[in-house]
Amino acid sequence: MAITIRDVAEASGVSTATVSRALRGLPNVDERTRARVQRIAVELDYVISPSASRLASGRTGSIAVVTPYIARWFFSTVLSGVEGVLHTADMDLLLTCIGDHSNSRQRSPVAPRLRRRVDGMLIIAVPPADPQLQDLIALDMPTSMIGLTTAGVPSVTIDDVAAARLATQHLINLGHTRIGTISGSPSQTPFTAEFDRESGFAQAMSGANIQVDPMLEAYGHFSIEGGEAAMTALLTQAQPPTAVFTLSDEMAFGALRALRAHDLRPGKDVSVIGVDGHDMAEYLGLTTVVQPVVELGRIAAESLLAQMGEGAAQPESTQVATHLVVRESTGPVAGHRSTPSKDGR
Amino acid sequence: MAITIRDVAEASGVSTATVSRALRGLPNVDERTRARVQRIAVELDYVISPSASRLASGRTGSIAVVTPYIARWFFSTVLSGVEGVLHTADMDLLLTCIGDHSNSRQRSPVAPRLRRRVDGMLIIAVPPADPQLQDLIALDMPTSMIGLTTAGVPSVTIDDVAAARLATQHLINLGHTRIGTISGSPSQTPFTAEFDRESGFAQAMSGANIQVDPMLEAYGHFSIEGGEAAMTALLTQAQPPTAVFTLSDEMAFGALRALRAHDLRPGKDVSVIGVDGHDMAEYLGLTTVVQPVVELGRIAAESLLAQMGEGAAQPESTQVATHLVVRESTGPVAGHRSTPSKDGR
DNA sequence: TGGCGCCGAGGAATCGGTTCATGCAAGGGC
DNA sequence: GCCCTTGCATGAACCGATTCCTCGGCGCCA
Repeated sequence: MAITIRDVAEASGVSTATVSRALRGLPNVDERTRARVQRIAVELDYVISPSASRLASGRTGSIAVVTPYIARWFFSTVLSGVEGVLHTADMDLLLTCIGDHSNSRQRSPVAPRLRRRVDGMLIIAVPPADPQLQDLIALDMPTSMIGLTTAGVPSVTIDDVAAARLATQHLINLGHTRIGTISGSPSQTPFTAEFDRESGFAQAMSGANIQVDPMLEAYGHFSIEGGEAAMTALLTQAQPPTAVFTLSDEMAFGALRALRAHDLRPGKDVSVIGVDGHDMAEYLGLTTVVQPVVELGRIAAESLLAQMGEGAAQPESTQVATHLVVRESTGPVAGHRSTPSKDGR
Repeated sequence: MAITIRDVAEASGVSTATVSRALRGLPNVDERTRARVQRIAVELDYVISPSASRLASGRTGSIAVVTPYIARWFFSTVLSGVEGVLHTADMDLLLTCIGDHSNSRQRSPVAPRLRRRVDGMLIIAVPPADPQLQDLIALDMPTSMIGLTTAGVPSVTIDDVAAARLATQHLINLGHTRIGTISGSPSQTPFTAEFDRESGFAQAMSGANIQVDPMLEAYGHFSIEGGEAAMTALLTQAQPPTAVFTLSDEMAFGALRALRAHDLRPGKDVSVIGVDGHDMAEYLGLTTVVQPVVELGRIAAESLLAQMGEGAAQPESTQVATHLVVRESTGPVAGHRSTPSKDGR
């Protein structure tokens, strides 16, 4: 019923082989023939059958995006960057959400669903400990990871150590010495970023010869509520911190709320700095180290396409620059003259 | 190189036809035979070739999700609901972002990309005026729309009129009479919701015999910044409103910020109510009419699957209930005794 | 003028399933 | 005892492209 390549071939008086070559811009077709075939294809409203094309060629023209969350800011933002590139490259984007451990409903594992179905894979910040990750890697297809590094797989990330150092240094430059942290959780390490950001903090502190007080470490589980609880815990210390480095913006949001609840002014009484560059950070006046999230997705997608291309460019990992954006949530410690010149990377 | 159905057939001593039926759970296969085939398929690590299967059967097993935005709260949240259902149904989810008018870069139109490629379509809140929408509908495949209604196409929405009435009535019940609005924009009507929410507001107002003051109407373009500017404009009126109905939560966020900038207390000096149930609404203490966004996506996906199923269930449009969540951003007008009993649907 | 190489094009095998028409055997009704 | 139904299974014709191999013809060089 639908128009096939044979119809086009007959209508233009050539073979299907020629139609195929003509429409895909392959060589060995006379330009006049090509023009005629193209015109007739349009006239007949011919649309190639992807299934047939895929079966014959062995290429699917699709990329799978595997992500633990869809509706969270970081993930959806990365996704939009990815989509832009794949759309332009005329690739299908297959979205699959990897069932996260905390998810009660049993989701079928994603790796088997992807076999023979896509040409490549983009993996967004799956926790390295996720058992499904190994299965995905074992599929052994062109892959690029975002916000997650694994030996042998090209990835696109920020330098989390440097970002944390940058954030911490900002607080130090403002004269703070009692600096607290709000990190994820003491037991599990969900994301690669967590470990790196903690060590960046430690580096900056020891670089400034400031002792890290273990009492000033709280856990926010990367959520707003967690951040709020963590900040509340810090504030009820005997000697509360004058500044807090929060490992993510969302936890920082919670921290700001806790400050408000205690009638403390962010940036005046207590400084708070995050990492991420969340959309709402500007709205809430949060100082943060911004990572270019859309760019992360874009670069990863482009790197994946390059990896799949002819030359088979050697897969490379990329680190993207971050930058500090100072807003109202950080300020000099009482009685300190700020030295902003030391900020920046 | 890869294992094909023929390998499985030979290994189990049956024909490929039987293997096909056995593995897909079709009838006319002896249960013992089925078990043997299944076991051998697993042993050989056989994975069906989707391309071949699609070509032969004419079904693609994929659904396209068409959305104007990916990284925005409403859209990514709907998407997560959709993904859950499609994942469970073992359907591929093809994500395509429709180039929005404001987008400078030329995106290839999505309709042609979808032909012969998917079995159905989910369209999320594309502005009804978008020229691409007609092309999509013209594809004439099973479709379900979310947050958008078009004659002849089943859709899942909230009752925007009722939601707006509910919000407005809440303000009225609190004793407010000088009630302002922050809506999208005067010229274009981007989403179906906008028109409906405006008319719900008007209904509630006239139902309470309150004159709508055209001076108290401002435009926020559905963005935080727009909401902030709109509220600022309202506050600088000779007679500013005591309460403001904002057509979306994001604009309400901006409105709250404007209040803070003017040293006015939300819920005390000026009440603000939104519609959406945005994630951050709780954080910001915004009273709002909550729509179950994940549910919207889930229902639409299920309705689409039902539509594609055997019985060819007559496509139906669904309206999902909303509910009012009262937080700090609304309160009684000065000197009024609130009558909360009149709230609720 | 003969030979070589290249360009444009066609024939046909192939990709890996699905499904329809057909067939065989066993069981059940009369 | 015969015929008909029912259940299980097979063979083979598709589905609609891609691509390898082959081939004729033309231009160019020796």
